Parts: sequence; C-alpha cells; structure tokens
Amino acid sequence: MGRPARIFPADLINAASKIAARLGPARATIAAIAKEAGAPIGSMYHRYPSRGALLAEVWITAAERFGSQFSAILATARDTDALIEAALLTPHFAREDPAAGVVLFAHRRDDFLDEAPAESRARAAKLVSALQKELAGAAKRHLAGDPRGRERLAVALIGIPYGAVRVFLPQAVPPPEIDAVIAAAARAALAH
Amino acid sequence: MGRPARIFPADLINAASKIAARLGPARATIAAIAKEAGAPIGSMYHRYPSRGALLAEVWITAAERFGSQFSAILATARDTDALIEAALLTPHFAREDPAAGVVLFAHRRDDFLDEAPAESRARAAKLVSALQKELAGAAKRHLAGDPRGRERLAVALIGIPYGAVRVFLPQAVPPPEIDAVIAAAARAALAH
DNA sequence: CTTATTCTAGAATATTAATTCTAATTAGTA
DNA sequence: TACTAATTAGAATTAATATTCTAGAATAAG
Repeated sequence: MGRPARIFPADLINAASKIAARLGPARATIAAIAKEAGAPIGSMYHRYPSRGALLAEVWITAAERFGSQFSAILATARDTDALIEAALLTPHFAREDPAAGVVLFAHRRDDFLDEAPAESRARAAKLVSALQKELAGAAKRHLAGDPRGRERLAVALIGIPYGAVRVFLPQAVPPPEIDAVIAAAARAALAH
Repeated sequence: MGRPARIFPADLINAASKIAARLGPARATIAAIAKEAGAPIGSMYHRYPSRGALLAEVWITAAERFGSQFSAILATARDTDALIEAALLTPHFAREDPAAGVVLFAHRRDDFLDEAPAESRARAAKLVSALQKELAGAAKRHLAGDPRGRERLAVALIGIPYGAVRVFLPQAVPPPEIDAVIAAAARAALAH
C-alpha cells in the first residue's frame, strides 16, 4: 500500500551523523544532510518533524549504543580491574564507530539537543540519568567509603577517557597507545 | 576629538564572553551581546567587523590568559612534580575566571573560530601551535625516552584535566576535591 | 482499471539574525 | 560659533536556511 520508500529513517540518521561528525551539528543543515543521503528536502520532513528532531535522534542513537555497552560492563564489574574496562570503552568506541564517536566525544551534547522537541529531549535526559544512576550504584559497590564516590567514578570512567580521546578527535582516531595511559590514569583516579 | 566612546572593545569582549559561556557561541547573537553590553547594534560593528571576529577575540583572549600561565609553569618545571602543577592549572583557571574557563573548557574552539576572519584565525592558530611546541620541548626534557612523549604529555597535562573539569562545567565550578584526583591521574599518565 | 495511500520531488515562503545605512550626538578645534 | 571627527543609535536590508506547499509517482486493494 502506497509508494515504496526509497529513503528510510536510518539512512537519514546515518547521513546526519556523518555530516554532524564532519562539520559539527551547527553546520549540519537540512540541505547538507539531504544531499549526503541522496534525498530531496521534502522527504526529510516526511520522516522527521524538524531538523532539531533529527539531530536529537543522531545523538540519542549514538548515546544508546555507547550507554548499553557501558552499563553492561559496569553491571558485571566485580573488581577495580573490571571498572577499568569501562574507562577503555571510550577509546574503543571511538575506533569502532568513528562517526558516533565523534558525535559523542568531539561535540557538545547540547548542540544536538537544544532545538529538539520535548519528547526527544526527555528521551535523551533519560539516557543521561540512567548512566548517572549506574555510576552511583557502582560507586556504592566499589567505592563504599567515599562520600563523593559517584563524582570520582564519573571523572575516572568518563571524564578522563573523554579528555584523552579529545586530544585526538575529530582529526584522528585515538591511537592504540593511549589505552594504557587511560587505564593507568583511571586506576590512579580510583585509588583515592 | 570626536564624541567620546561609551563602549570599549573590552566591554564587548566581556559581554560576549558571558553570553557565550552561558548560551554557547552559536546562540551568542549580536543582539544578545549588544544587550548584555548595553550597546546598540551599530556600535558592535563600529568595533568589530563581524560577529565572527568578535567571537574569535573572545576565544583568543581566554586562550592567551590560559596559555601564558601554562607556559610559565612548563618553562620553569624542573621535575615531574612541577609538571603536575601544569595539569592543575585547568581546574584553577576554571575557578578563577569562570567565564573564560567555560569558554575554553565547556565549548568547542572551532565554534568560536569557524566564522573568524583569516587574520584572527591565524592568531588563534599561533597560540595553539605555540602550546604544541612547548609541550614538545617539555616532552624532550622530561620524557626523553618516549617517542610519543608529546602526545602523552598532552593527554596528561591537557586532556585529562580537561575531561575532569568537563564533568562539572558548565553547570558548576569543578569542586576542589577533584584537584587531587587530577594530580594522581596526570602523574599516572606520565609514569608510563 | 480506478482509487486510496504513501512517498518522492523540489519550488515557494517564512524566519531568524547578520550586516549595512542614514541620522543624530558629542567633543574638540579654528 | 561653525566645523570636523568619532561615536552612538537603531531602522532597513540582505542572506542563509528551515519549513511548508503543491504536484507527481509508485504500489496495493477492491
């Protein structure tokens, strides 16, 4: 029933991710994304109500992928060594999915969400708060003594790896050698 | 000779810094900056040829302040302990000059420079490459054995502190407790 | 084979914000 | 006191892009 689609939502998200990674969300215009996707402008609005909604979807898609891997690692972590794996997810992710990595680690979240409809914003906020909760839980388990455990864990497992890959992104993918540096730094940050 | 100025360049830079820190460079419109400075739109263009030129000046001003302190520390560093002071400059700077700190550490450099005239861009590039050179020199002195010394130093003294304060900025100023975490992490990153 | 439906297609319009322009002030100077 | 230069002041214009609108195609159902 109806004309078959040539352009699917996933195509637009992929195209928008690439453009946003390359030029930044501010320069990811509807025209540029449409061109990258090989779609006419009209089809963009057939899929997404606004540019803001599409950009939000780009961030959310990337964040969901990262978040699910991160929480899987965190949930099964038995000791500090296992936590370090969570810190290493950031460079790993940046290598495995460069466009999503650049979206998440070389641009600002708000630049993807500022123009988003309320519904998308709520979905994004849920992702962030889920991650916060998991960090709090892990802090309770692994850093029981520290009243600021969640902050410390956030710095060690998110902030430090983020800052380290940020030195290289978006021009280059983070080189493999920094993984050891990230691991050592995260470990030190955890060891009070 | 001529009507005395009510609005000075520094006023516009300060106003633009505040707005850019609060809303991000993309939302720092000429109208918003003019309002913050109590200046009419016309006066903006009397001082700066374009919005891009003004935003570039905001970043350059902040980067010059940070850079001069950073290179002073780096130049006189005798041992690893002294290098750690360079890593701590990031949280210190974010506390002492919150607007400049947010400009440098909570936003993207390119979002301040993408629309800048060539002359401003060149000035900004010079600041960046000066810092690169200083890092390379310090790497030679302090990490003589490491072929990737400059990268490691960049990660330890810039990337890690940046990522750590980024966990808090721009909502809050980085709390004093993270300084010890940053110091430990930077030290670990240096001690291969 | 006609019709309803879904989608492509891109031109036309609307919106937002940067920039330019014209006029009005103010202070020194001849 | 006129005159000139520097600046304020903000309205008018322009430019860039997001969004809407109107048509045209393609498919399945009846």
